[in-house]
Amino acid sequence: MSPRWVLHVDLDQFQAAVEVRRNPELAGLPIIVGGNGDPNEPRKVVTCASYPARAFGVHAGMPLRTAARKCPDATFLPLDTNAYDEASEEVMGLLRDLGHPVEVWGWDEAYIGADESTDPFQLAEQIREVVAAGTGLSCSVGISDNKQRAKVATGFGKPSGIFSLTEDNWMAVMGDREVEALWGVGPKTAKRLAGMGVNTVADLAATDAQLLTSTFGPTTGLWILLLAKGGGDTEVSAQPWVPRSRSHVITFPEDLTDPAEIDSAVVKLAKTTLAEIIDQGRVVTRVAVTVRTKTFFTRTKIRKLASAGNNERTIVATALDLLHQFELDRPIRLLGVRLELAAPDGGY
DNA sequence: TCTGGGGTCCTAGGACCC
DNA sequence: TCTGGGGTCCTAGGACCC
Repeated sequence: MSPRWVLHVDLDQFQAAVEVRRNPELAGLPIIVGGNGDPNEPRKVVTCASYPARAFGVHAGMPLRTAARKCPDATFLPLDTNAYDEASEEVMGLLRDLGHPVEVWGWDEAYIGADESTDPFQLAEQIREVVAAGTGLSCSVGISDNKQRAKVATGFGKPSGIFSLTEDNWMAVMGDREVEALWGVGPKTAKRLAGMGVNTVADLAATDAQLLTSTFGPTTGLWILLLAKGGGDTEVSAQPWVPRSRSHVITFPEDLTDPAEIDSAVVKLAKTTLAEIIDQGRVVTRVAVTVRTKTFFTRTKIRKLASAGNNERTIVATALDLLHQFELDRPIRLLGVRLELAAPDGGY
């Protein structure tokens, strides 16, 4: 069932805001959350920068050392995933209490469905008030009738605002913007489209469906056309998300060259990941191992288990076997293990 | 001051079977 | 002997997102 209204709620500068909440003298200051909180640590990046830090050009994904150069006076803080989990749960609980279906999308985002009897602006105001009063956190809300359009709307509402994007104003607001403004169209697709003479959202919306499907495949071609026209997923599901996989990767502070160390790192990743999914009552179907060398060359090998299961020896042996399929003759920067999981009883 | 970590979904192509 | 398709399963890799 598709609700009449889809609202997208996005917490502003989430991790930084959680840090400010428990340390109010940081309010209004540049804060950079990431890694262990040591700005000189190599191979660690910014997870969240407060708006004052963003004014210095700092953004998520930037190496901490670069951020430290751009904004030396910032307060650098380590990631505290437990604190963010808790804060997120508080917010999602308050949203659910509003009585509409809530679909959680990660730590700091959620979609809310509402029927035609709801005034979406009133609901958006209410969301912002309830979250602020109950948690001290600020959020932005996008209003539309599908997820992708609501998500784009939120971007125009940030920070701490509300924006509505519907059939009525979609082309007026979005038509002249680059295709990358669409949620789901990234740099690669934008480049391929540019090669076809398609640069703006309006261009894409007017492109022949056949041309798009022959270039991008039947699903993707039609999907990006729908996005350009302002369409998207209309379902909002309150069912808890069931993960399809679980993974861990490590970028080593210094590249690994010793085969014994490389093996033991993979064993450790496999054991940790397996313990977590067993805890959640899940069962492994496939094991994947990722290797990234010093030169950033990255490859993954994956294998289906003869039968789904959680036997540690089998899974560790499979991971090691996959690892040994690589030519491990170069310094290793990153190793990763991903476990793909069987659908739980009753399906997803 | 090179380039984190955790995910999802789609497509291409080979192997194999009928 | 050669050849045609269709369908399914599997792995590799690409793309995108937070």
